[in-house]
Amino acid sequence: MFSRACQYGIRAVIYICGESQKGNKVGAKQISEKTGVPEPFIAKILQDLARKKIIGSTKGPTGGFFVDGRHQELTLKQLVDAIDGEELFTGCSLGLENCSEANPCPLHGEIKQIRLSIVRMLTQKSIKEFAEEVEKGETVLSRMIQT
Amino acid sequence: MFSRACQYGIRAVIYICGESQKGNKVGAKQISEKTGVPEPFIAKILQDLARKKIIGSTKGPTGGFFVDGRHQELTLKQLVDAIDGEELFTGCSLGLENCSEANPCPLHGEIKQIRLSIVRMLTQKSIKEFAEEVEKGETVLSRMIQT
DNA sequence: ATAATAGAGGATAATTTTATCCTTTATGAT
DNA sequence: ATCATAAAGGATAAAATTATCCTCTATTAT
Repeated sequence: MFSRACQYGIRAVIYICGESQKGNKVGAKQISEKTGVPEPFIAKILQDLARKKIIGSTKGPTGGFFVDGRHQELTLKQLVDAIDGEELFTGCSLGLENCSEANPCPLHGEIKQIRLSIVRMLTQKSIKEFAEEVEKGETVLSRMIQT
Repeated sequence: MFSRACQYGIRAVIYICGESQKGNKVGAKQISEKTGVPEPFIAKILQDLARKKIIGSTKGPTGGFFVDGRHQELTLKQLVDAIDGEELFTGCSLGLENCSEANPCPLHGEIKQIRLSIVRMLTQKSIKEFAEEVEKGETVLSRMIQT
């Protein structure tokens, strides 16, 4: 469903958002530790997101990644779009180039509903809300038993 | 959502099923032409499916791929399982190894419903029914304007 | 029996995705 | 001003996926 880069990106940005709520910027190393994502890989992904202004970043000591007012009501949908593109939401699920209402693939009718559900999942909560759930311990971002 | 191999496989098997209803076996070349899938690639995928007894195949003149009584109520779910594995249906959508009810990832609750919808889409109709829709011209398996 | 046909199987390429490393640049602490 | 820190950027490597090709084997038509 999501590429690995996208899975990593989602976990990382939810974590960053949680820390940002507490006023902390976080570095790639810390993100890697807390989300179980390989450090150089997440660094690349976040570099990309920062370039696209999906998240913020600053260099130097006390620097790191963050999400602030400018990215306030950021949703996972925007994140997925930025990392994986819109293929999941707009492309034909069977790979037909010209699949459409007039020319539907066998799954065309059904997949529409599923896509709506996916979009709903990715937009009904802001990333901030997802981060709050993690803070409350209701959900987790990495394998447990980490200090 | 589905790998390219899986998209190709679904299109090919629906086509094969339609021809099988008419009593025809079809070769990789014909399948390639009718579904717009690269011939050597679909040959590999189908070879695999035949080995797994998802479809049938015979060699030699008048040979080819087919689905018969033994694969009668074959569903797309079985096909997807065979080609892409069950990751889509059972793995954590954010890639957490130990995601569970007790230890849920942020999307855990929502993704369950979506998976059910996907499974429903892939099981509520048999492949034979999908093939009938194609025969009726209600749905298509490749870009249009093919003789 | 022989020849032609078509899948099986194995080897190999090409491309994309995943992952890592190293140098440069910006920034904050001192 | 200097130094340490951390992201940016570019190069590279490894692995997986996608795609192709060639030989072998089974089968059918003649």
